Amino acid sequence: MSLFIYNSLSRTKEKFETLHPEIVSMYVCGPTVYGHAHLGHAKSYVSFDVVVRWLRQSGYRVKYVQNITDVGHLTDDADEGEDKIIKQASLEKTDPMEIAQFYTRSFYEDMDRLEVLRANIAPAATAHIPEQIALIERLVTSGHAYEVNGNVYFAVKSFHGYGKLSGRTDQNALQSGIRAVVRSDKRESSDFALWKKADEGHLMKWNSPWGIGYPGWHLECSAMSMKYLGESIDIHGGGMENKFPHHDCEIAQSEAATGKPYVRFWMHNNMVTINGIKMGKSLKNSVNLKELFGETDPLVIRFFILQSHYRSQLDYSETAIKASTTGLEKLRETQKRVREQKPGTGIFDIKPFADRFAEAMNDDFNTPIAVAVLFELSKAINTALDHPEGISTDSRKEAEKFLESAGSNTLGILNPENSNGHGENRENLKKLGEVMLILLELRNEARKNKDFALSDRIRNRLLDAGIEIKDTKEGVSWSAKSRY
RNA sequence: GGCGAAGUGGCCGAGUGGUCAGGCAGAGGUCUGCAAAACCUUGUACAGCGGUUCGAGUCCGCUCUUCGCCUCCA
Repeated sequence: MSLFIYNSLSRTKEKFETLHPEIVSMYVCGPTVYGHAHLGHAKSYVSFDVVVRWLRQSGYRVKYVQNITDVGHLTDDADEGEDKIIKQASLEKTDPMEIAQFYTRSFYEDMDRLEVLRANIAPAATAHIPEQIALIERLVTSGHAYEVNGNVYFAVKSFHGYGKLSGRTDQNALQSGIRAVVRSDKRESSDFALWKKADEGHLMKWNSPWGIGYPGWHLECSAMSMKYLGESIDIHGGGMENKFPHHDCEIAQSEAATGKPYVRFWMHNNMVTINGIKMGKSLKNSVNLKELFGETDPLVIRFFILQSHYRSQLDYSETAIKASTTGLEKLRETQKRVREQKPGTGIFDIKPFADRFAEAMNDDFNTPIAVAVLFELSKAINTALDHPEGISTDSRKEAEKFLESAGSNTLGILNPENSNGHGENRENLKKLGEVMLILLELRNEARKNKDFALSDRIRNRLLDAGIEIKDTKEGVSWSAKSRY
């Protein structure tokens, strides 16, 4: 079964083939660290996390690079504008480096809770100034870039095919869309900055052949991607809003410098909307992850994200999150039942489900269908377990293995160690188990004596404490619900 | 204005021509001391109007609406 990936460049699904056998070089645009991560970040990085996980499950060795942007992106692309990190630093009355470090840590905290695996390399833009300068020099030497008054610009006209990713190939048409004419040293207004001269008071600046300044905002990705993955890479991912100008500029500056195709597969994930409107920091409607985690299990968020396709918009609402909470709970219950069930004799064939799951993932990472397969499996397993024959130990192991592989390893929504866990340490869980045995024993005695007032009281008090009791045919089972 | 997406049942959300997505919510039922869970049953959905076709959410055209990008943005 081959993997097909939708390539934004060709706008079709293409059979995925790597540059080098069995190795995937993958670069994903990372966050600009000047604020806490929001749901949009979650969608992006969860989506690409699943891509990486599935590629690895498929046998590839994935070298995954995701940058941390800790400098440079201006609040606008004209010659005016402020560096967002510096702006935040002055707001918080501290220096830019502290801002960058603080929000980098915050970002990883949130991603860890979402079970997003760390990239192999997470290069920071400020740690790669020499590489960026070297790339600019290459472009100046080859005539693709020019220096004016300490600024260096990329000459868009010198690169045939500028705008091929976004479809914005007609630069004249582009001009008409520009709202204000900006005074600039650029030869053409579509030229973009590779290096900017720093003003006196500018806090983040470096020495360069063109004087003291700082890198332009498209440059770091090209420089770092080339450094760690080579001049041509297999996959470059990012948010759709970055297609233009960011990714088109990356293509231009990279391909002009190397003469080689920069990226084989461009992958773009879609936006999170809230009431149909894009969620964004500048729009002040973003849902902060740390706040969200206060009331919602992070894995529910992950599950919610994976219930839609990465190329579709995802509309956030409390009712949608609630539906996901219930849905994920159902899958967790099934996993728990499979683990704890008593051996039966029935044969349960997992293969059709595993095949359909793989088929969905191989079709451009269609996680909504993959999730649907898990739900169908859940129903089939529950039906089989409800049947007097039950499921044989061998079949049970197969099912458990598949749930582990699909639900935990690939999608990362089911907890591999225990479905009650949610991160508590094992020692406490063990003690809790012992306490529960005592309580359940007392409750059973009460039930035997038809003292239902007492047995219900135990059940209700436990529920208040976040522990749910179920009286099944096989006895009493309990589970610690998500405390949300 | 230019470039690009999209409109699916109460809600979320798949589906590139011919049985069925799936989840949540709702209704009825089985089981249970009662719950919960699980299972069973239950929904004339595809923005509108034309067209192609034996057959169209699925292809084509037009109309309406929404959203993204063209300024930092996952």
